[in-house]
Amino acid sequence: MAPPKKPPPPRPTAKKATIRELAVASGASISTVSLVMNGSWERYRITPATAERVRAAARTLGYAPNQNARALRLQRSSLAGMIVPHHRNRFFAGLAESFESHARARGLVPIVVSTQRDPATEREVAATLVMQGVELLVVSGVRDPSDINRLCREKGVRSVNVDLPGPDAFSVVTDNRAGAETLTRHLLRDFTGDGPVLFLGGFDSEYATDLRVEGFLAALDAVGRPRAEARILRCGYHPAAAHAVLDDMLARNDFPRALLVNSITAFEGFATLWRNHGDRIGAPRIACFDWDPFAACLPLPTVMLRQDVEALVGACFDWFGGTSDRTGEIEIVPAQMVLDRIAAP
Amino acid sequence: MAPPKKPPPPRPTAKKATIRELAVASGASISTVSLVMNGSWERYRITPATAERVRAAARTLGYAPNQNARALRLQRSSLAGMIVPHHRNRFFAGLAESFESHARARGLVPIVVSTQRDPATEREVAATLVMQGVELLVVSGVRDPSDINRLCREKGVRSVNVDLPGPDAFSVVTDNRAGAETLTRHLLRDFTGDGPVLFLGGFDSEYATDLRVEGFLAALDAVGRPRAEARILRCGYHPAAAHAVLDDMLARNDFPRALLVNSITAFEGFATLWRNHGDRIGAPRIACFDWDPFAACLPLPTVMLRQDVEALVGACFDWFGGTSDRTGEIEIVPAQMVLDRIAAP
DNA sequence: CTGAAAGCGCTTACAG
DNA sequence: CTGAAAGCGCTTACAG
Repeated sequence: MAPPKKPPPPRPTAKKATIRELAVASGASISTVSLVMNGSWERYRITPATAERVRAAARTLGYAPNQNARALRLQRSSLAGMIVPHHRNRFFAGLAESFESHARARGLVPIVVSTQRDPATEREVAATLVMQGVELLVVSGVRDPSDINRLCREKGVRSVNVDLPGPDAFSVVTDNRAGAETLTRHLLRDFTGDGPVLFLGGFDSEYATDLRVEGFLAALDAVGRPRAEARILRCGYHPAAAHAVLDDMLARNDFPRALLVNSITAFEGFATLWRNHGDRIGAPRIACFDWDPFAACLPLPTVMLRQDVEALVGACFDWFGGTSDRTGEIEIVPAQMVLDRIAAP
Repeated sequence: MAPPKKPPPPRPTAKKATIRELAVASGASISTVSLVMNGSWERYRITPATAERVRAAARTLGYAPNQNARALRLQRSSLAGMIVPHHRNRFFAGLAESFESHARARGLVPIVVSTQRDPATEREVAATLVMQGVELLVVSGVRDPSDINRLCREKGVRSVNVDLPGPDAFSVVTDNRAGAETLTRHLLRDFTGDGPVLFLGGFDSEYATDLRVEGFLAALDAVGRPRAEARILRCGYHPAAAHAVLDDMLARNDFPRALLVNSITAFEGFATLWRNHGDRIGAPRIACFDWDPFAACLPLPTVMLRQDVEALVGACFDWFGGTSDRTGEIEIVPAQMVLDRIAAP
């Protein structure tokens, strides 16, 4: 918990102007300066001339209020935090950028931190953000949000989960079941191929994966294919793991003609295998529960699902702006489909 | 500059423990508590028993020091900021993650903010980060870093540029010239095709692009192809712009058999065109000054350059940890090549 | 309309 | 070994 001891950084030559210097420079009192800088000077009937004098002095001094002092005094930091596992795919990159723009629109400074899906890092980062006094913490891509949600609640920080729901906070998630079902329907539209239809990736007893499998199976039912045709291989999300599973099927001449890949990282494993053994793999139909512009350019009949990051983050801020607690509630947001530019009707 | 007026957020029920409450709970004085929590209690010869009593109380209270108060008192925030244009490609995503881990290793809280390549946003974000009191600002992917570097200098904040150098701070960049030359040599190894060799993307009079064009031309010289064969089309970085240029060449039956694409975003324009007109485009050799795992999986003879984000960020922190100013100096970091898994020898 | 004053939570020389 | 005290820069009711 104690920060590592470090030598003080080399003294910077320049210094920040304080409100006191600005008061001296503008000939106004400290209170007047504060009032002017905060825009509430009209309420206090300060002369426009005085206000302008203060603002001019602020410009020439390059005055910017010390946010630490302000936060300490106001007990309000103007900081909004977000936890993501990483930035390496479009989903989380999009979540982060959407979060930043929403936060700024509300006058909050966005702080996005990645935690590499490591629970220890997740907890530490959450604790750090709470110490920094964030007013809101959006949690995505962690193993289990409950620890973090509870930590926040104890410290009076509002937290909300995205992507993975939890019982200890309000949560916003993509419609995993319907998304997977629609995706699978597209995958199997007019598909007359033989053999198993593969669902690849994710973990056992994992909220999103379970729902996606449900949707996958429902789509099989809907198009009149027996569930016995379904092969569900929950190999996790790592590219190498997906690669290994598929490589194995290829070696056994058992490569599926249609597959739904349960994340862009698992898709990466497929793409690598296909790049090296395209001749033996041919051109299976492929669907992915995630979207990436390059993945969409592989010359295969592809359909991808794109989560609506804007709507997901929007729902978080709507909740933040509202007054109801909604702990344990889950708001479900529909996804968008990205259909193949060649194969789609 | 004044924050938009907003209603105060719903009052949280829980509250953070303060040092005063911890003092009462542990039966020690405020000073003692502070000393213990900061790890400097041994220097003050506080009894281990007392220290442990304080720590135990801290655990049960869930005490975490208010970083705003600490920062205000110490005039040191423990915050490190980074500006990136966005997180949507591997280069910036990698820079951000590398930055986060280096910052944490030094006991700093990383704050990465994206600015969408908008100069107004860039300035605003930089000003905000300075107000928050960051001890270091790493600037990447902006149009012109000088404004930001100067702002930082005025406020006594140390700033360093990555990717794009500037005269007003220390800068760390990839070896653009050598990278482009090596990339082009790979592109043209044993290449006997006819027609122009294309350099696509970037802007006129842009630091990185100019150097990359130099390297590109040098490689042509080296492999004994006349410079007249070079076609240099600086269409910017937008996928749509690259797409338009290439579409045009395709319409005129003038599509190059070998091309170096000057960024992954421009490559996206190529990939989209190729996806839709692969039959007419065939399989040109392609090189890209950037790397993406999916782009590398297109079934084309491809060579990609991967900037060494770890080394780039490492150099920034080495500078930060050091004492010399180095304003205007440029440190050049070699890039890595990602060779095609099929076509490379 | 303006100024003096208290206090946000913390750190650290200093006096005991 | 511990406590009282000053002060970081700011905001805001309050007295003038």
